[in-house]
Amino acid sequence: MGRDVGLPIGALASRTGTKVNTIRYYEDIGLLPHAARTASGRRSYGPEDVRRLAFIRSARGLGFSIDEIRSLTALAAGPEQDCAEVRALAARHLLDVDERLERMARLRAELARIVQLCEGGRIADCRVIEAIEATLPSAV
Amino acid sequence: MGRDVGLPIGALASRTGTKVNTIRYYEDIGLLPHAARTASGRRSYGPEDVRRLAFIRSARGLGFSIDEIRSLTALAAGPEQDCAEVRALAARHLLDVDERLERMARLRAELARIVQLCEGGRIADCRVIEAIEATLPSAV
DNA sequence: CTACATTCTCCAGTAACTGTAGAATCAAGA
DNA sequence: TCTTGATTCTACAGTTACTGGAGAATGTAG
Repeated sequence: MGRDVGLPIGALASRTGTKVNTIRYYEDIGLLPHAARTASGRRSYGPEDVRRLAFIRSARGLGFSIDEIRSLTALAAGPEQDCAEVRALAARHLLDVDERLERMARLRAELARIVQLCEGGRIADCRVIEAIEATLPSAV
Repeated sequence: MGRDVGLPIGALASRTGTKVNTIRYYEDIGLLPHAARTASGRRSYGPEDVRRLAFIRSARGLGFSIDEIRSLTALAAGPEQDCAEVRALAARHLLDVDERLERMARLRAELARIVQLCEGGRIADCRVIEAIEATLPSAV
């Protein structure tokens, strides 16, 4: 009867900046696998769970939906997959990420410009929305 | 009685990739100002509304919450604001955006690597989660 | 003047959490 | 050992940010 060396749910939560309830929710919807349980029925997690959850939280924070994350994590499902399929999926995500990167970079540039402007004491043209719009990709 | 030259809600919706109901929702919660109305009570929009909504949708897609967007668009509220306050707000958002940019860039690198790997016909080490985790900022 | 599309308000449903209630378990100190 | 506060458990209700539908009014093309 080796003692349980896994992390309890609270430790996983604090390590990944996730709420305890959110972790249980992810397990419910199958985004995380069923956690191992201790003798008394408490969830117990290992380093792999920390990695997976950290990835999920990061991707969520970047605006990916649960379904998109399911499809992203499917890329890591192992060597038994069809290579062409995985490649197509990854390539599609790559295009998407590139677009987000561009928009994020434009937002960054505009914020930096505002900080600069306000530094100089002037504020008259802190027109963040117009400035960002002016650089939008497909002239929305 | 000049005729109404504004866009109806459906046109604003298609121009910004937003659902009609979502536009009305944004008005309800005060994220968009009350729209002008035609004689018969229909909403009518101008170019400024297109810009503002395009910005909101872009920011939402990048993972910013409605409250964060309220605070971002506040930067565009005009010259009657306190300069130091605006600067501080913009600087805070800038740090946040930089962090997101970093994470986005790492995700991009990993996706590119997978596409490369799969290109060569091998797939054994398409370990997207582990690879991304390995480059996470604060060793979560 | 039809007939079909668009808009209106109101309200119910969904996605992704977030919080709470009540009971069980754990871990540290007296 | 006993107790006392912190964690965990399940279950369910509430929140945020939409999304969709019903039924009525209005717009527009033929």
